[in-house]
Amino acid sequence: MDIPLSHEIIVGDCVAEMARMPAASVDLIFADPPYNLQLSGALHRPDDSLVDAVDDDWDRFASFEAYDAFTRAWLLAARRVLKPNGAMWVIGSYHNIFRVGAILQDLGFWILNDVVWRKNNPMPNFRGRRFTNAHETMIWAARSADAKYTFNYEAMKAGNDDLQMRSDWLLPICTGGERLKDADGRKVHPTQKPEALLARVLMSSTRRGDVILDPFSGSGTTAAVAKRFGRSAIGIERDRTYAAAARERIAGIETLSDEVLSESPTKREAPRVAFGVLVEQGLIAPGARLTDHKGNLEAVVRADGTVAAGNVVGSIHKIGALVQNATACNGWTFWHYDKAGRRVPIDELRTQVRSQMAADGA
Amino acid sequence: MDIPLSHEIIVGDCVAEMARMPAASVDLIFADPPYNLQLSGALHRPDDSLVDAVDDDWDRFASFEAYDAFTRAWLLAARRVLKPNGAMWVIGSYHNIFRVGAILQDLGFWILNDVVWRKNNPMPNFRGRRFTNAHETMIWAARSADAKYTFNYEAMKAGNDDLQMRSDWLLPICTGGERLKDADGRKVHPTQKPEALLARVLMSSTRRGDVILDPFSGSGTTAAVAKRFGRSAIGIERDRTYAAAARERIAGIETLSDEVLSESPTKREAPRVAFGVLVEQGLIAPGARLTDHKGNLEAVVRADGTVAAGNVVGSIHKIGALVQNATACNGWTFWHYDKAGRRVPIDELRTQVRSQMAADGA
DNA sequence: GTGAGGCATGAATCTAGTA
DNA sequence: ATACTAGATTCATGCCTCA
Repeated sequence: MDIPLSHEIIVGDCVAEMARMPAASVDLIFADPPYNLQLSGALHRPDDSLVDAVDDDWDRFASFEAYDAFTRAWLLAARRVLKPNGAMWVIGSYHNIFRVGAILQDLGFWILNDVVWRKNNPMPNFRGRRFTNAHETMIWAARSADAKYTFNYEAMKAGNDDLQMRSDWLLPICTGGERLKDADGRKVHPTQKPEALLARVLMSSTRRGDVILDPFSGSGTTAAVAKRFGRSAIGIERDRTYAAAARERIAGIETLSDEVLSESPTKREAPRVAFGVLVEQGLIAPGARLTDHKGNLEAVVRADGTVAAGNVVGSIHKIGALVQNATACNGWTFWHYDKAGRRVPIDELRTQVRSQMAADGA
Repeated sequence: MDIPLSHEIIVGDCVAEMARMPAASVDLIFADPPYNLQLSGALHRPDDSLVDAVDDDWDRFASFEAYDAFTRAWLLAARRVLKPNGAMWVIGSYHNIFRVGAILQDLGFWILNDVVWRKNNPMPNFRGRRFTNAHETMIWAARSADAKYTFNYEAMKAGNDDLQMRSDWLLPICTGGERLKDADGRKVHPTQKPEALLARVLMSSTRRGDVILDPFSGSGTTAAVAKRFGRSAIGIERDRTYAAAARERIAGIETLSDEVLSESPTKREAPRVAFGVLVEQGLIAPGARLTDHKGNLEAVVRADGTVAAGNVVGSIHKIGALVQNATACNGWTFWHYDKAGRRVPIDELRTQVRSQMAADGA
């Protein structure tokens, strides 16, 4: 498997640069927008009119208004470049995240989760007047409510001791060797995010070869992690110094091997096999008796791949639901057949068919 | 010490009822407004059991605009009844919290922290399409940016193994005996909050005898915890059934004993002692040499209670910051004096003065 | 009385593909 | 767009029953 990847950092204003990109061209956006309300650069409204600069004289309301206009502008541009089934992550703190969240809802994004990044080693509150600000908030949102977004549920669960991944993630902040330093040993970027955070974001909600966009690229963590994990990345950054550091950083990253990156098909993605195929192939005989795992409820296999309970005939799922008086049922795991005196789920027979199909295909 | 307390549940619409209350009469508001969940269709667990969803009328809004208008109305009414130095907590989920947060910022509230309630035992995500929604978000905000809000820093820290209390709190959801049930054994209220959550909120940000208002009182957890911890409470609740259950619940609560509730004075509340007083009282002599704990950096005590480093003169804090090239410094713990050959923080001298003051006062 | 096992349940924006 | 169907999907906790 060989997916051509590219990793690019564009220097420029993200609203203008996104406007130059083709619409519906990006699978996932990760954005770490500025949350300093005393904005220094020029702000543009969605109609590209200039927002009055916010300077030392800033008044709170004017400042929020300016920040909202800026947020609406970049979110609109971001939504345009997203594929219909695309999704977005935004990270922020209490200073800005509520405004960002409300506006993205207004624009039609559909929030899937808010995820809390709990920091192992946050900066203490030195003045003792508040709680230690020990987390940041990420919003994960699909482009729209009906988007078929990517979520690697099984991978997340497997990586979490076989428990569902929760909405609170404990990860250390970016320090030590991972932190980019300039020639004088000073940190290159004030808010460099840890690669582990981006790794979980990308591994949970993208596939190999996906195109990731980071409109506030900064030190390039998103693109660096994308490259390592076999995803393409486009970073946009206004500051040439940050962009240069990011390019150098990304150049030094190697994409992991195919072996490590190859995705095992999930249960949902496995080829569909009808129960009738098992009967056709003689894996289970017409007239065979199926039961639930306790052996109490039963049904009889019919030649056409349906099953019968009493005088009612239907699919393994329908009849499974019926005999339990339930609204729905997965017949594959509910029904068992007799295999040398042991009750075994019929799903085992489906697995046999699938492995045979895979062997034939190879 | 005997503070007269009252605990009242008013039946009515919270906006109207708050409008009838005197302005600037409440110390703290805790609000658990409807979340606007926007549920569609039924959800079943994998075992086919039905999830008892929050589908009550009070949680249904026609649109985001309608929800925003509702939010603005109750936040405005709430702000009016708050004392100038009052504060507010609001709890919500990703469905509503971003809108609430943005609006309260617009109205002039000043966010102090967002606090994450991490649930030990959240409901799983049954369809495997998202992360387990394992937390809710609380916003803690002062009435205005210049409010002198209450924060019991020392108590929080002491109750957290002498570590600063963080912005993420791990607490179980409300189940078992604490959960109010009606005569048929059904839960009285669909979203009853755990008392432990309210206990931490009230113990962190109120004082004994404070007046607490809960505009969405529901099952009365806020008032119940307020009564237990020696605070007054006003609950407003539209639903008569909820209000009746809350009144009965509150009647069964006993306020803890004076002994348990008496607040140990925090360092911040301890009488202020200027460094000059130590000089005046002869506890440290003008001309004495102060150093940092390693003995590297130094300053000289002046007769007027300032200190000098080189030819710069200023407070112990200012000069402490200067010699470290830092923006701020607590001079009391930074500077040490020579006590029989050992370097001892000057804070020890302040403690001596305070105990003398306490003895004089007694 | 005690421990093992079954059962209920919690603020939930919870599917995907084909006809 | 709507309808139908195949089929994938749960963790911690408290209470109860039964051995």
